[in-house]
Formats: sequence, C-alpha cells, structure tokens
Amino acid sequence: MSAFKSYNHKDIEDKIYSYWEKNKCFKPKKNKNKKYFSIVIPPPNVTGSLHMGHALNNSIQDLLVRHNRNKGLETLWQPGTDHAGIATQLVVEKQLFKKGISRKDLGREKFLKEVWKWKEKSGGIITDQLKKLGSSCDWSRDRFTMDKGLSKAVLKVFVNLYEKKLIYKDLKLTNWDTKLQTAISDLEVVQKNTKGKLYYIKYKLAYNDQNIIVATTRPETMFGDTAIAVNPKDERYKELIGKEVIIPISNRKIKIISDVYADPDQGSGAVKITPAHDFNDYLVGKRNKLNSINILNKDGTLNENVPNDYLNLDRLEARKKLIVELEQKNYLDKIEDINHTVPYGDRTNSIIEPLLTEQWFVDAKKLAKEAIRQVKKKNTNFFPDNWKKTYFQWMENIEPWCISRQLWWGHQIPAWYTEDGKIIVAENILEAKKIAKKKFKTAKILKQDPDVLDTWFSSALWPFATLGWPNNKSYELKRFYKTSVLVTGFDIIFFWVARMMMMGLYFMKEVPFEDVYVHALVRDEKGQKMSKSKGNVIDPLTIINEFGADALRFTLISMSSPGRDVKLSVDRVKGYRNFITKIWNTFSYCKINNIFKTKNIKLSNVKNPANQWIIKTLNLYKQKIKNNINDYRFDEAARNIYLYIWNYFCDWYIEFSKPLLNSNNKKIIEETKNTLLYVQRENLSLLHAFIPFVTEELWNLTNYKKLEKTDLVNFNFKKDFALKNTKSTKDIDFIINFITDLRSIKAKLNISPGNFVDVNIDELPKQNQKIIYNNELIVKKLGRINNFDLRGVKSKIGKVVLSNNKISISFGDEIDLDQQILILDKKVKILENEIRNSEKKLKNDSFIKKAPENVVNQEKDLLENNKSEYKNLSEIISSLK
RNA sequence: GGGCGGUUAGCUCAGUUGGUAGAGCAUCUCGUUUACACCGAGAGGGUCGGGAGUUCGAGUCUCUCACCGCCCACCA
Repeated sequence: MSAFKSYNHKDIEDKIYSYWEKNKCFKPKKNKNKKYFSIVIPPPNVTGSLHMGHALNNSIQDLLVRHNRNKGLETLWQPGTDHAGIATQLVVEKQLFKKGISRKDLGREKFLKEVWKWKEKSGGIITDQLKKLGSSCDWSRDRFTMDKGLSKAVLKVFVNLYEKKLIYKDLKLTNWDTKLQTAISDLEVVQKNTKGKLYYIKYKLAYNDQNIIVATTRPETMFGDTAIAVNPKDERYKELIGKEVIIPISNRKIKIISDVYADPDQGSGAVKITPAHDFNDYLVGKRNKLNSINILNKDGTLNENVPNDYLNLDRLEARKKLIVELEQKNYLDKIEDINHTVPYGDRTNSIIEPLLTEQWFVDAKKLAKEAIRQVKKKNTNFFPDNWKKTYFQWMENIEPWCISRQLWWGHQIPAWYTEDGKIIVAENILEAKKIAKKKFKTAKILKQDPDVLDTWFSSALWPFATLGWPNNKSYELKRFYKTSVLVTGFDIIFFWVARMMMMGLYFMKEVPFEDVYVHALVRDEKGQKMSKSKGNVIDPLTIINEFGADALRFTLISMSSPGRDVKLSVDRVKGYRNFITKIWNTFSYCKINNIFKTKNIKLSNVKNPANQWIIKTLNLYKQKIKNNINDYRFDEAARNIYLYIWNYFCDWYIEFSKPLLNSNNKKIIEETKNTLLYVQRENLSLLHAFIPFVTEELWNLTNYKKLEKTDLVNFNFKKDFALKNTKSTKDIDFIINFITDLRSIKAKLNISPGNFVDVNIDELPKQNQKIIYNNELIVKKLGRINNFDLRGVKSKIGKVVLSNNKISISFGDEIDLDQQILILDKKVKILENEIRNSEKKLKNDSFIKKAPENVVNQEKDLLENNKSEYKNLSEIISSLK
C-alpha cells in the first residue's frame, strides 16, 4: 500500500471548509442534554480585515466551540458583524470624496443608500477571512447590528430605558470631535502625553493698575472666561476676592471668586474659569452660578463671542495670533515649557474640545449596580480572575454614557419633537403621533432627532438580540442564553463587556455569559505593538497562505498564556507547521502498514506492554488536555498535545510498533494494528479542535469516516478504552530509560547511532531481565543491539553503568577508553556532590522532624541510589585504568 | 496620583496546595533505521532582576528596591 502524498495545506484547507459549509456541519445538533455550549462572536467591524488580534480571538473561540461540539453538546457559535458607525461613514465619505462628492451634497438619504451599497459589496470580506481561519460559526444565523431584528431590539431598548428614565437628554459639557463634528464618549478619548507651553497672562484689575496673573495652556479660551478663581485660604489673593478684572483684548469684565478648586501651588495660584470649555471649570461654574460663554463653532473655529479679529479662526491658529498680540501689548508675563496630556479622538486623532451641547445619556450608574453584584456573586467569572478588578474599578466609578452621535450611519434615535420642542420617544412615528395626541394634544410632529446611537449601544445587546430577542419565544434565546463564555481582548472590557453585562441583566434578568475569557494583545516578536506606521504588522492571511491556518491557529493557541502578551514570531509558526507535517506522516506510516483496511476497531484485551503503554499514555494526556481546555489553559493544552503526539506517540510508540508489526506473531501484529487504528482515531479527535483542517482531511483519507459514519467535525468523543491491567506499562518506562541511556553512551563514545552492538549485562535484577526478554524485539530494534547476554559475561570493554545497572557493551575495536573514563569521572563528581547534599539534609534534625515522611523517604532513596551508582562507577573506572 | 502585569537557558516562554529548575526555537556532534531532513539520536547552556524575611526547605509565600510594560484619573 502506498504512502500519502506529502502534506500541503493549500490542497486541503479551502476544500475542507466549503465541504463543512455545504453540509451545514456547524449548525447546532439539537439534543435533550441539559448542558449546552454557546458563544457569541465579538462582532468585527464590517469595514475591518482580519488582523492578528482577530486571529487569536477566533482561534480560541473555535477551539472551544469545536471541542465542546465533539463532546456532544448542543453547540452554537453565533456570528455577525458590527456596523461601526464612525469607521464605516468615514470609509464611504472618503470614496465619495475621490469622486468630488461630499456627504452633504448627497443628503442623508442618498448617502445612507451609498453606505448600504458599500456594505453589500465589501462587508463580507472579514467574514470570508474568518472562514479562512476555520471558524466554525453557524453562518446561517449571521447577523449585522443594523439588520432588521437588531434595529428593532435597539428601538425597544431605547424606548424602554427612556420610559424608565434610564435614558435622558441633557445639556452638558461633552467631548467634541471637531473633525467629525460629533460628540464622543469618554472612552473614545485618548489622553496623550505632549510637550506644551504654559502661558502666564496678566489680567488688569478694574479698579487700579495692578495685575493678577493666571496660567493657562489654552490662552484662546480666555474669550470665554467668566471668572478668575483663587483659593479662599490663599493669603496673596484674599483682598481681591469679589473684585473685578478685565480680560485682555476682549476687555470684558469678570469677577475674582473664591473656590477651593484653585490650587495655590499650581501656576500662579489664580486660575481662569471657562465653564463652556473645561470640565473642571464647568463644575466651578455650576457651584458659583457663573455664566457659560461658548466661543467655538462645531468645527473648532472661533465664533461671534470673540473679538472680530479672531472670528472664524481655528482655535489653534487663534492661539498663535493671540500670543503675538498679548506679547505686543505687554499682557504676557512668561511662557514655560511643560509636559501635559492632551485629549485626542481615538478615530480621528484630532484634539478633542469640551463643548456644551445637548446629548442623550444612559444613566450607567444605576445599571452598573446589578452588573457589579452579579460578578461579585460569581455568576460571571473572569479568566484570568484579575480582570474583574479592572471591571469593578471602572463600574464603580462609571459616568453617564453619552450615546448620541452627530453622524448619519447608525441607528437613528427614536425621538421626535413637537413644534414647540417637546420630546416624544417611541418605536416609530405612528406611535409617536399617538403619544403626541394623547400627551400633548397635538398631532403636529416636526421632525425626528437627527442623531444616531453610539455603535456600542447596539453591540451591548448582542448576546440576546442575536438570539432572537425581543421575541422571547425564540428557541435559540431559550436554549443558548446565557452564553457559556465570552472570548475577548482586555481593550474592550469597558467598551463592550461592561455594557453587555448592564443591558443583558436589565432586559434578560440573567447575566449574558457565565465566563469571560480575556486574552492578551498580539505583538510582534520584539514585543512591539503591531502598527502600520511601524511596518511590523504580520498579516494573518500571509501566514495562512504560507504555513496554513492550522499552523497559525496552533501557534496562537500555544502562545496564549494568561496575563502575557502574545509575541508572535514566524519561527514558531514554522515549528508548528512542522508538527502538522509530522502528524500527517504518522498517518502515512499507518497507511503503508495497512492499518486502515480493517472494517472495525477490534480492541478487547490488549496484552502487549507497548500497546498497553500507548493506550495508557493516551488516556492520561486526553484527560490532561480536556482539563486544560476546561480551565482555559490553552497554552498548557497545546503543550500537552504536542508533547504527547511528538515525544510519546511518534518518538516511542511508532518505533515500538515497527518490530511488532514486523514480527511473525500474528496475534501481536493484529493487536498492534488495532491499537494504532484506535489511537490514531483518538489522536484525530483530540487534535481536531486545534487543527481542524488537516485532521478532517486525514479522517477522510483514512477509513474513519466510514467506520464512524460521521465527519470528524461532528464526531463525538467516545469513552476511553479501559485497560484490564496496566502493570506492564511500567516495563516500557524502564525500556525507554534503558534505550535512552544506551544511545547516550554510544554517542559519547563516538559510536555511530546506527551501529549494532553486543551488550553484556553484569548485575541485572531478575525482574528487569524478564522485562528485557519480554520486549526483546523492541529492545533489539530500538537499541540497535545484535545480541545481549544478561548472565554476567565478564568483559572489560565498554563497561558503563546504565539505568543503574552495571553493564558492558561490546562495540568492536573502535572504543575509546580514555574518552570513557573522562565521561565517567564527570559523572562521579556530580554524584559526589549530590550525595554530600543528601547527607547534609538527612543529618539535619529539623528536616527529619518537620518535613513530611514521604519527602524524607524520597531523600533517603535518592541517597541510596546515588551511593550504589557511585560505587558501581568507581569500580568500573578502576577496572578500566 | 490610583491600579494591574512582567523580570527564569542565547531567544520566546512554562513552572497550579513551597519538596531534585523544564519545553520549543537557536547552537554543537553524529546519523538515512517501515512514516517524516518540515526528520532521527545525543550534547552543551540557568547563583530563577537585586536585597531582606518566614520556613527543615523559596523560582513559588511576605516585605523592600530596581528596571520594563499596560490601564484609569488629573494637570493652571
């Protein structure tokens, strides 16, 4: 029988995926088991393309989903994409701009049509890329945050929260992005450390020629000053409280007030108060009932509230001009260089201005209470556990969530205004009219609120809205909510996780997920954040193309140790590609040996020690790996499966199987074939969740598909094969040590590993003699031994201690005695050291008294062994000399 | 200012109730033997960031210092 052709991921991955899709392999298989498994995907931006973060995130989800599917649980992985309000609008605007069209030229309706057109055409890219990775989502349930169902859910949630007064409209100082001309939430503002200047400006007192000096980093805001504050305890300014000063250039008079906000140690101790353009000043203004003067237009230029010379200048231009004028007119006391943080918009990277506008807010403080309580009650658990601290810290200090955006792409806010400005919130205009009639006795509704909702508002509903809510009878909602686990990066704990908790609890009265698995960021191999500008981005699709999705998945999974960033290196991927090839070749080996020709697996009473040993090892590692996955220790799971397959199955068992299959004992041949058939099936099923493509392909190429009457993706783990006795598995451990030692000695004596030798053993306990005779085929083949004699034939040539037995090896003439003495001397020195340490320990009374018995015994055994080995070695050395 | 991580072999990282320091990659030597050179066999390489403490015993627990990274808040 011929071998497989060599492994090439390009031949199989796409083919296998379309097979899965065509045959609807990812649809949940209904069953009555109370336990189920469900995950909602963190919806990627519809504008997005797959980056390493996605690849990690989805490799982990797919591992969990496939593993639980193989466990036989009814399993749903709910996919979808996010409409990404700002990002998408910007993409489409950019395209139009190339054609010389602006968004405003088109008007709202036509513009939105363009966006939808774009979405239909390009919105599927990220989905296709997820498929390349092997993600086994139920694509028949694919959702979009702007689709009909989700939009309905959004409206319902908004109206409901409004009625409960958990959503309200308010005139407040808000973060304003002058480039996008929209409000954004606190979370979308990034504070950046910047070198800046601190300007000390003289304000003239109104009643004499003296000055009061204030320091500011944003001098242009002085046109909006409505007071100067000094600390009531500050002796320098006590006399001035209540007096008036004149703002330079605009020459408006304002009062000096007393407020604890002024810090005598900062700047000059006197601080200008601009309630309309600074969050702290806003509070000071409220406390002291100051006016607010807004000096900015929505685009960041100065408005009519500033002197004519400055009208319509951008705020940063105005700043430059103002400094020159202040300097000329001798209002500038000094300029200092300082380091401070400046707020930037995370999307536009433009400086954010606090601006007084009317916006919609969610009363997050109230919703957060239950979300905190449920995590404290451990109804939702974080992995690693530490992240719950971050969660609590933010939740306990949560601010009102600004949810309105002055954009066009998104869920338009379901609020209508009557002619006289009264607000009506309803799911649609008909409802709104009804309410208007009843409540305000008017049918005249002028217009709908033009704003749209923050994209995260709809994302917050994702775990229940995608499952069918508000239709509470939906099968999926009942079956799959709460979801089993949310897999996400820590960067969106606030944006998303916290908000899903709040909304899920409020509307479903149950947490949206049992567990939250928080994974790290993917960085480059030097630990740098991947970014286009640094040019260190590793594109997952390039890697998939070169090494295969399986290799990439295995790499990411194996590197996802909790609490550490994933530093991705191409070398690692290459290494795991080799691992996959190795697996492939083991099946080729089995095929050559006609393993898959059998009609069924006949395994009843396995007798051969090697066969017993591999089954025992398999069972052991199967359990370890299952536990690792259950504990979210995917790195450990990957390590164990790699270790088991490569170091036990390949390095030892396959080698054992060769002499067994080649023997003339038909029973042993039959048993070994069946063992291989059984173990390889288990290997595939265990590996499938990690490397689905190659395993499914092998499942097809071998006989398992017919044998088990199912695709691997839907194969259910079977009960472990229980060995009737496992005593002789220890024999194999002895043999492994024996052969390893033999090889090591040969290498040290510069004897070619392939050379066959004669082995005479002096002092081998009967028990061990038996083991060797029982496994003669294996020992001879793997040890490359011609003949061995266990009866103690005296020979001075090549005497060594091996597996703690005195042994002599005949190698022919080529043995180098001096070399051998050198090796043995080295070993003796190490032993001397260890013996000294053990003796010291055992002479220590408190060690004997206080250490547990087994530890003390262990130490005694160690000493005994070392002593006898020492004795053996010394004898050999003197006999060689 | 508040909080959270990290520091273990040349590199990337494991090390789960404290009990003889591990893996992969890289390096060196040897090698084609029923799969696999994307391979096999063997070897070298570590005072576990520094210091102190608890303990019979510390990579592991406590304190402290140093360096690196991240998050939140503030900044006149």
